[in-house]
This record gives sequence, C-alpha cells and structure tokens, in this order.
Amino acid sequence: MMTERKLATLLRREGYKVTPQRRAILKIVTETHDHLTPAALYERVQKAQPHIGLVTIYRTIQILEQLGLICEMHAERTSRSYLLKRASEHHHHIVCSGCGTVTDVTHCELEKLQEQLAKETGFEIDGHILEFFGYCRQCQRLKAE
Amino acid sequence: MMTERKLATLLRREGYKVTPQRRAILKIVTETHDHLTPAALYERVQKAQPHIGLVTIYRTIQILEQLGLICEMHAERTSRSYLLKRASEHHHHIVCSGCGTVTDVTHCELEKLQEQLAKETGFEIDGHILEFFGYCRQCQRLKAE
DNA sequence: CTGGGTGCAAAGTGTTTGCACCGTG
DNA sequence: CACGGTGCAAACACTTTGCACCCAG
Repeated sequence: MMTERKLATLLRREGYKVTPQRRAILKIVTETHDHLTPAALYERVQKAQPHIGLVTIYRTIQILEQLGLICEMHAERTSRSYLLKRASEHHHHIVCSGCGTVTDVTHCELEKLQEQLAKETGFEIDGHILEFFGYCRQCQRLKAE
Repeated sequence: MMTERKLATLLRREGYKVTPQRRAILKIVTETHDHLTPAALYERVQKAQPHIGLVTIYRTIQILEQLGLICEMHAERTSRSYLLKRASEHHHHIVCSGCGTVTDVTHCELEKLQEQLAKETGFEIDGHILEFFGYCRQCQRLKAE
C-alpha cells in the first residue's frame, strides 16, 4: 500500500524537497481511486492548500511521472490524466466510464501475442498500451435505475 | 483497398458536399501509411491546395471520424493523430517509433481476457484500446548503422 | 439558387516558461 | 543560508467558434 509518507520519503531520497504543497498533492494522489486530470487534482488539493497554483500541480505531476510513481492514462482525449501506480510490475487498467474508478489488471498476457506479431510483421516491438473501459458494479446499478 | 474516390462517394451518400479541399484531404489520407496529426495533414494538403485553412482540416477530420472512416491513435501525447481505417472489423495498430508507419493487427484475442476480467472484477466491460509500438524493419536497419 | 463549406480572426482550452520571492534541508 | 520550490503572469500549443462570402448539388 502506497502512502503519502512513503511517497514523501521517495521524493526526499531523490533530492526533491517535501513542501506542504507537495505533501497535499501526495495525500490526494494516494487517497484517490479514480484517475485525476491536473485540473481535478488542483481542485481537490485546493481544499487543503487554498493558495496552491496549478503550475505546482503540473510540476509535481511531472516529477512523480519521471520517478514512475504515477501512470498516465490513455483513453482521455481532452486532457492528460494520471493515477497512483499501485502495482510495481507491468500492468493495465479498467476504467469506469461512470465514476472514473480504476482497477488494475495485473495479469497481462500480451507477451505471447507480441512475439507472434513481431514474427509476422518484422517489427521489433518494445511496448504496448492497453486499457479497458466499461462500468463498475456500482455504476451498473445506477444505470439500471 | 480504400481510395479517395470511395471516400468521396461515402461522404456524398451521407449528405456531405465533396469540395476540392475535401478531395485533397481524402487523397492524402488514403495515400498515407503513417498516422497524421491535423498539422501534418495540413502541411501535406497545402501542397495541392495552398489556400486551404487548418480549420477545414479539423472539420473534415471530425466528419471522417464520425463516419468511422478514420481511427484515432492513442499513444501520442501532444496532439491527436489519425489514420485511415483500412480494416472494417475491430482491430489494433503497431506504430513505428521511427517513421510513424502503422500496421494493422486484425486478430485481437482480447475478448476471452475481457470476459475473464469482467467475471473477476464485476465490471461490465464494453471496450478496450490496444496499441503496440516498436521499430519497423527499415527503422531497425537505420538504428543499427 | 440555397444551404452547407470555407477561411479568416478571435476566443477557448490545456500546458509550459520567466522571474522574483520564499522556505526546506 | 543556498538552492530548489512556489506563484504570478505571460507565452505557447492545439482546437473550436463566429461570421461573411463562396460554390457544389
């Protein structure tokens, strides 16, 4: 389980300072189970740190991404969106179109397909993005009402 | 094989007018084997239609997307990017990180995995995005030099 | 000849950068 | 107390919209 505290330690270890603003960002990021756009993260962090700037959000996201602590989501068209990396191994996501909740898919069996495709196409394949979307249990119920 | 002419017919059939600008766009789209950002498409179309506006590119892309004639790519971060839909069935892409060439992956075997995930997670999964990237034969050679 | 299409300019979004001041380590 | 971090404003990049004129059907 990744906590605000652990993230702070990791940042410090990498030579980054841990400021109240960053602490507030880390808190929201660890507590949130849906993917966050910079704007959404900003809105939530503002409740704890009213004077924080959106710029700080962008800069902190960039650091967290570089350190591999958050994942970028791909399905969103309008803005980037991120999620705390909960699994350390290679994994994918199922995103709820209703509430945005993200569930990890840790068993990715694409290596075989990838090898097969490499043979067929001559490509040297070095990665893939995969994302599922649909409705989580709760949102299915809401839809049905 | 999708041609400029076939696309024009489809547009007309849907009640859209076929103008010289649109014709030029359709030509580039059918001839191109790498994915195109609006800006890249603009640049290429300008050679045939020097006075075309970027806005026309955006509006035509929107129509083609609505009619399901082009696919949107997901891996690009900075700008949207599109590709002529060559296979009519559900399929995915392998994108070359060197030259941008896109190869179709028509045998997508994710339905099984998707069903399994649905059972495990309780999600009602109604879609996925999948994209491979790597280097095509030619770009592998160039890298090796 | 009419309604959709075009191109310009301008406005709207999302993101990045320059710079002076601030506060962590 | 030095140097990275912050916040403001401004710049930047991409996309959309308003409007007058144009041309395909």
